[in-house]
Parts: sequence; C-alpha cells; structure tokens
Amino acid sequence: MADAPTPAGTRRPGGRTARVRADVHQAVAELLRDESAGELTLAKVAAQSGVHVGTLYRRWGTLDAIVLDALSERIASQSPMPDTGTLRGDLARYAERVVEDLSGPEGLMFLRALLAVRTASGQAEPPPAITQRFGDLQTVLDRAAARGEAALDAQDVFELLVAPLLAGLLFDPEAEGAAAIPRLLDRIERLAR
Amino acid sequence: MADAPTPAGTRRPGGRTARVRADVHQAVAELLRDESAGELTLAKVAAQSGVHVGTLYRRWGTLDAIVLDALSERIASQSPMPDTGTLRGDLARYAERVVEDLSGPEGLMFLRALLAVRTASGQAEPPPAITQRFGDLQTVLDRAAARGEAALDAQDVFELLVAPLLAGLLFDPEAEGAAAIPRLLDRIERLAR
DNA sequence: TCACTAACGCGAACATTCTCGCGTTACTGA
DNA sequence: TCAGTAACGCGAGAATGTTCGCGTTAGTGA
Repeated sequence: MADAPTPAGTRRPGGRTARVRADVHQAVAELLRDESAGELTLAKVAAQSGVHVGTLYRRWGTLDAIVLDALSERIASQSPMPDTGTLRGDLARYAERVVEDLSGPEGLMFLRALLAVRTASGQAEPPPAITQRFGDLQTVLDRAAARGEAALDAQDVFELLVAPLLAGLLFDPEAEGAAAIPRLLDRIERLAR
Repeated sequence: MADAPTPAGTRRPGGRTARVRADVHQAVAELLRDESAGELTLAKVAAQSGVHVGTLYRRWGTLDAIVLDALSERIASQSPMPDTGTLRGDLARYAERVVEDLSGPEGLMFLRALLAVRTASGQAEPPPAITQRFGDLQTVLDRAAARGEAALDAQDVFELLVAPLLAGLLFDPEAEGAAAIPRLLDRIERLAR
C-alpha cells in the first residue's frame, strides 16, 4: 500500500502511459488555476483529465503523490540556468526562481505534498526537481569559477540564500520574500572575502 | 467550512472543553508513539481519546488541524529558554531543540499539518509554538546583550542558524542535522565581528 | 507484421469519512 | 444556588473515497 506502485518507473513508459501522465499533470495545473486550492480531489483530477480513477490509484496511490509528481515536473521544466554574466546576477535570478516556485498556493501545495508523501512512505529522497535545482546551482558556481570569480561552495549558497528564503515562507508571516535577496547576497559576498 | 470553527477560541474554555482538548492531545501523542505514523485517523483519535467524532469535526474540522494543535502545544510546552552562561552555548542548545522538534516522524508530521492547514484555510499566521520560539530566541539574545556579549539581531540568527537546519531537513536527504550546528555558529561569530 | 502482455477503462462492491438533528451534560454569570 | 445555553454524546444517513475483477487497448520486442 505504501510501496510506490511504480509512480514513474513503469515498464512501458511509451506512448499511452506518457500521455496519461501528461494529461493528469495538465489537469492538476488547470484545477489549481481555478482558485479554490485545497479543494483538489482525486475524483476531480480524474474527471478533468479523462483518466479513470482506478488508474490514478494504481499508478500513484494517493492524491499527494499525484500533486507532487505534477508540480515537481512543472518546476523542473521551468529550470532557470540563468546566465547574466556575473555571479551575483545569476544567484539573484536563481533565488527569485526559488521564491516563485515555493511561494503562493502552488508552492505551498508542492511542499505540502512533498511532506505528505515523505511521512506516508518514509522515503527521504527528494523529487527530481529539487536535485535538478541543486545541479543548476552547481553549474552557476562552476561557470563563475571558470570566469575567475570567487569560488563558492554550493552548500554555503544553499544555507545562506535558499534556506533563509524557504524558512521565511514557512515560518514568518511577514517575510520579505524576494525583497530579501539583495541583503542575502551582500552577506554572501562579505563572507566570501 | 474553512473558517476555523473556533479551534481554540471557544466561548467556554472552562473545565470540560479544556479536558476534551487535553484528552485529544494525549491521544494524538499516544497514537504517534505506537509506530505506524501516517496511519493516523480521525476515527482512531476519537476512539483513543474517548471524544466523539462529531465533536472533533465541530471543533477542529480536519485531522491536520488536530495534529497541528496537539504537536504545537507539545512543542510549546517543552520550551527551552536555555541559560548556559554564554551566548554560543545558549544558541547551540536552542538549535538542538529546533532539530529535535522538526526532525523525525513527529517533526515532519508537524510541518505537514502546518502546511496542510495553511493551504486549506489560506491563513498565513504560524501557530503559537513558533511565535513563542521566536520570543525565546529574542530572550537569549537580550540576555547576551545584557552580559555585554555581541548584540545579534534575531532575524540574522534565524536566517543563519534555524533556516539552514530546517532547509536541510526538508530538501537534503543527507543533511547533517544537529552536527551542522557548530559550523553554523562559527559562521555567525565570524559575521558578528 | 504479429504475438505477448503492460497498462488502462469500466462499473459495481466495499470501506471510510463526513454531516446533521436531537437529547444530554455541565460551564458561566447573575 | 439557579437559569441559560455552550459544548458534547449519540447514531443514523449521505457523501466520498478505495478496491477489485474482468474485458479492452495499444506499447514492445521478435
């Protein structure tokens, strides 16, 4: 029941299977757009996508798993990989993207689904979207290093830039959001010396 | 339906109401202790606590709201307010408490419930437990300032100490957890100069 | 092209969750 | 002490969520 009914790793990932997945993803996006978040239902996803309810249970098991899959891919597809020419510019763009992804109803929904799936199945590994974003960050840093700019550790940037933004969204009702980015970047530069 | 059926602010907070709340909280704690997290059910809470299902729906509305209420108070009751004599010692103790609270099945459950309630009701304000912890932090910093130690901003400590720990728990499967605390404190001290 | 079978559609049975009205209990203020 | 009524207990009914077997469709490799 909690053993992952091959949420993504099917033995026939070909045409129809992929089409069903895409339809479901699109349905989730549409339903989340039509206001009334939190009112998302497995039955609604089935109706909107034209995919049968039984199929949703077989492949994903829970609504949270569906939402996580859908939003995760949505995030991954908009991957930034910014190239503004300077490290500070790249990091600022990167951080803006993080705030965009995680704030608002969709972002909270994503985090909610992530935690729900994790507490239910016990698996700890994050969805591909997150590991991909880590990779993006590393790419930005490598590029800066190649240009001769200060070589930063990805872990440090994660702790000093991403973490404060995320924690603010979760715990601080009056968090500055993206407005905090310049201040955080100043701090990073100060530490880099 | 999403308008908070007075989860805590009843017009008669007296004997019975308070007793029901305490019974429910205890039931949640007991059920979470008996392994099988994620298998928590409103019906089980009702059975374990002896409180009728209808009452749970009337007062809390959802299981997530119950869990949030229960774990939130549990966290608040263990409030640290450490006094080790030094700022660094206090902050280390404080950070350890944060990791304890947020890691493990119960911590994830708490975060999960927090996000679920927020996405469902749209309210942004954090539960009392969190604002209280903020207050605790401020107390620690004030005490250090009174001793003549470096005066730090609570916001800075939140961003440099709490945020990295939280973000690690959420996104990084191989996060160091409490082991990262000394390193984070070193960074804070370096910035304080 | 063709056989094999993974994956899906379908619908009905089953299970669980949620709601509601009414009677009872026991806080609360006078 | 004594109304007045908030909050709870109760149980049944409605709504919703979940599972299951069987037939059909359509990837996949030979």
